[in-house]
Amino acid sequence: MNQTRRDVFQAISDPTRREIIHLLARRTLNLNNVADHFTISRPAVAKHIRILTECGLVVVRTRGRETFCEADLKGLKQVSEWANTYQEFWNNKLDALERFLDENPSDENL
Amino acid sequence: MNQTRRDVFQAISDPTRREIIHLLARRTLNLNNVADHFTISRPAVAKHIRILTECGLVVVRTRGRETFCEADLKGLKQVSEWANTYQEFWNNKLDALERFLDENPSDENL
DNA sequence: TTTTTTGGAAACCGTATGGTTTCATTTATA
DNA sequence: TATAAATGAAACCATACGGTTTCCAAAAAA
Repeated sequence: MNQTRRDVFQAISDPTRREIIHLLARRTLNLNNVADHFTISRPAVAKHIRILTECGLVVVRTRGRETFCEADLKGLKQVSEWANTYQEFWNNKLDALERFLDENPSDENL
Repeated sequence: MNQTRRDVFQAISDPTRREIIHLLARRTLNLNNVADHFTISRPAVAKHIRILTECGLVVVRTRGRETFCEADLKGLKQVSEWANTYQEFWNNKLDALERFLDENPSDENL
């Protein structure tokens, strides 16, 4: 749970974290409210939320004794754009690969 | 390197694997050709490729002594669609959250 | 002012991950 | 046929990951 190379792709790789994202997208919740939706322990949920905050997908705001967790999913744009780079692979149009090669001549987006 | 719950989200969480995807999207390569693009060892690359095949993003075809690795990125559609579910968060239109809530009443896509 | 509620933090634990080196095997090539 | 190329497979390693339980502190409520 150290500060490793924490990026959005790694953050969304865990199904529990995707569920948390889904939850917080509807409304802000405090930690216990989030944990109530899962069978795992509260500290485990807290760790997931920390990972989500480390890459900016969740913002935490403390008021009194409560920690409110709010979704800020702008970071998912990067994921969408990355995946869409390869859209030619699932639109089964002809000469899709050719168009892809034309549009991507060198080595940009990893 | 066991057969765990290997899904697309986990497969693309590693930057080396995303680079391999980028590489194979342009053209099919054999294992050594792929490994030549990296500083890590050939067995390490082979393991990454196995993970990519386990979720269908890469297809392997053996001819003679060579193992050709071909990208099959239809599986990334799932990623794109998932991220796009939260598109309202990065299109700064008004009442985006309201629309989101209307369009997603219950608990579908994790 | 006790007593809850809420959550942070620490210490663990088993397993997965990402990497290595070494060796064996199969297929081409000289 | 002897040698080189391409890869699979195994053994190993350090660390990250996802989880737990326990304990402590602060804030709110009785």
